[in-house]
Amino acid sequence: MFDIKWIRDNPEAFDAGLGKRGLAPLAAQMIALDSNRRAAQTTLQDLQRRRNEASKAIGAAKSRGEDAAAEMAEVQGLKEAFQKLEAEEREHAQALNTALAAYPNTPNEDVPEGADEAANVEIRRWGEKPELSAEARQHFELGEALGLMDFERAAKISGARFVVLSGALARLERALAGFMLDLHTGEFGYTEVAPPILVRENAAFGTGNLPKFAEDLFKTVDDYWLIPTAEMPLTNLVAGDILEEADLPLRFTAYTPCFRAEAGAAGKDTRGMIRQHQFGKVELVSIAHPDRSDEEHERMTDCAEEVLRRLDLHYRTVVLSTGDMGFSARKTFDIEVWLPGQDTFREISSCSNCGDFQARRMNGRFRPDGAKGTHFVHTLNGSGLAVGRTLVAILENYQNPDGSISVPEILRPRMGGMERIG
RNA sequence: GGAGGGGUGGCCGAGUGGUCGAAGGCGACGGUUUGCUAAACCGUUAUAGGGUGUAAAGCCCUAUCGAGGGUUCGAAUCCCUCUCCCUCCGCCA
Repeated sequence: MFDIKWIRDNPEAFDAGLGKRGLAPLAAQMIALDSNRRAAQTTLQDLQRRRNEASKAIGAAKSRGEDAAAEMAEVQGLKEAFQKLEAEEREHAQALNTALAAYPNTPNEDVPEGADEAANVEIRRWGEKPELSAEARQHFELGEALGLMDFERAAKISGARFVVLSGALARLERALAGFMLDLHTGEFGYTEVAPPILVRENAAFGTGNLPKFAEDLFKTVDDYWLIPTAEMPLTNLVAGDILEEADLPLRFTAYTPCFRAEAGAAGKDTRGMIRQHQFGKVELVSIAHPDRSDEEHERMTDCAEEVLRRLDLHYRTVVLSTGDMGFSARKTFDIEVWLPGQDTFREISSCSNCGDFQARRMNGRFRPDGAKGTHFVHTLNGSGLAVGRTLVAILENYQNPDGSISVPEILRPRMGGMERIG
């Protein structure tokens, strides 16, 4: 959601931002919609003032027991014009708001320009590829051989893109989630939240998933949306609020299931757990002061990376190019973990600074200390981490020649002391 | 699922068609008084939009009493829809 006043004052910057996203200029059109709206509003307000004055006069006359028929007739005469103007104003406002909500966020200055992921820029790399004595196997080969990962049974129950984990792998998933939550709450100051995972339309609008990306989401028969990420409920925690400056930043984390329709992903990552309709994720959300959101963004990304460092998993961090960023983001870091079985880096976390883009959609504000008025907060979200993909990474990186999996040191207490699966 | 009752400013709470953005209280802020504190007294105390203004301030206007429609010259007050909360009954992890 854009600020029409800002577009009015910075039309070139707005169009430049759209250009980086590969979109045509729109500032002139937006400004035209806005001046239509303002013209209609001014006319309407004039009429409203006349009506209010007359009605007050009528009230005053009646309370004195006088006749007010002339004024009543006059206002009644305005009625038709009134309804027409009201409808016009409403239409213009709606047209403008729809337009302001329809386009993706303006990328930050320092975001590399490019059409797609090929233009992403690696900014750091940590750790090393594991030395495997045998040919690296993919996670699903390992999991199925262990008899602890079952796609066929999942298909019987739910169809494609689901999995049944059992035994030590089911426990490993739980251990990972607990480890991540304890790290973020215990060491990084995040507050653990257990949010709803069915949300209403307005929450999905607030984060920018609706109206444009409805086909990516699941919806229940009674109009709830299943969350594709805990970003949705966590960010909407401050919807409609006016916070105190001293409250910022707010940091929330949650472990939730996430649901994605994966429309348009047909044929992609069909084997294994990489792309599922349902997966677990520990999410990080920060509600930040506008002056400190970039710094918070770096901090959040580091919190997510720390999970991989403690699990001793090789990864790299990239800045997404303008063509690869999501709708609401103005800058995004992806963290990609090394998967030996696939011989490639795969996204395991995506950390975005959305600036005031989502805050405007959900009307989340704060009051500066001692000052009058309010400002929109900045919202940030990041995976800390995608638990399913972390489990995949552990299987592939910690595999042994005999098909067993070593349990990472730091998870052993959570696995009842288990050192090896299988 | 059935029956009923509610949603008013930071909080509490009055207000069932007429100059109500809204009494009163509390809280907060500023000031006066006071040796200090307390008390007392005076004042201020929402959000958004539009207009005017180089800008800030100021001034003028409009909207907002859960949300959206409607009735009316006029709606916090009447009607409809939605939403949230509460009470009782039923069901239930």
